[in-house]
Amino acid sequence: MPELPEVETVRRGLEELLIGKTIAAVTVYYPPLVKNVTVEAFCEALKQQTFRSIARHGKYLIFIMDNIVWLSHLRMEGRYHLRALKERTKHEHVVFTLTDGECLFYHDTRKFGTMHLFYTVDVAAIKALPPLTQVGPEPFDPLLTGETLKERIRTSKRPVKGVLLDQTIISGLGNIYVDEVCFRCKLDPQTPIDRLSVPMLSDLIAQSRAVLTAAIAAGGTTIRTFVSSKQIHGRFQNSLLVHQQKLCPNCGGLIEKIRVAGRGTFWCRVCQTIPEK
DNA sequence: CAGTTCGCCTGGGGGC
DNA sequence: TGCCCCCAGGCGAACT
Repeated sequence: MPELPEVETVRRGLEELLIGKTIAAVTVYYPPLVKNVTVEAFCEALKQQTFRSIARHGKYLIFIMDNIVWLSHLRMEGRYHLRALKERTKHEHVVFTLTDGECLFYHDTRKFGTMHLFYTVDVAAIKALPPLTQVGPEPFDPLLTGETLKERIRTSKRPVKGVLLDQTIISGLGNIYVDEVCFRCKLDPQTPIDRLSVPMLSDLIAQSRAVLTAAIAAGGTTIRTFVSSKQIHGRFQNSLLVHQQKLCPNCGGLIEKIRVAGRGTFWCRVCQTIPEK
């Protein structure tokens, strides 16, 4: 379940492996994965294009080539592997053959991942088009503050967990890190967002930054299936305070699992509370 | 119109 | 051992 730290780990790995390399041919074995153009157009556009840089916006990877840009969202289980062998394994749905003979494979067991193509290298212009219009500021964005977050949520009474998962409001957090942020802020994840003062909203952003920064430094979190393109497991699962945990590191009580905003949610009902308004 | 549920997918685990 | 059912969850669409 790649969230921002896992996508950033993948981005860094791919940058090391791919910059300066050129695509000779592309084959897509699961067409619905390509979203905004036909599979034929996608494959044709990528031919003879060289990887110039790889960026990221929220959980989207942005591949900047000579005169096109393509996006890749890994959703739950998308991965990239670079190998010399051309043989495709069961869940490899896209094969990018490089001019040096190596192949880049896109592997996605559950086929949830997506790709988009744009006929420009103007990334600012692409961010003004779907799907990136749906991606709000990252917690690292200096323009995201307690005040501006308050403006974005306006009169909403959604649970704080639902707001933190909403990529249009704040991007990069997924189920694991949202549980960690709520724990660090000592907030019941079910707290209606309108119960939070501006300083509390600022704390949500500060803790989001802290958790994501630490997770990037650890190479992401490996729960279930995440492995980077260099086959390296993340290490942040060893630093999780509440997600998938049994005992609260603060009070020693039992961590409970409930459903909030449609997601499995880990929390400590003693240490995480709804603030008095 | 805001908030919730569904559907997309597959593999893994629990129950019997 | 094997089958069935449920669960995992990012995100857009459909629904209330």
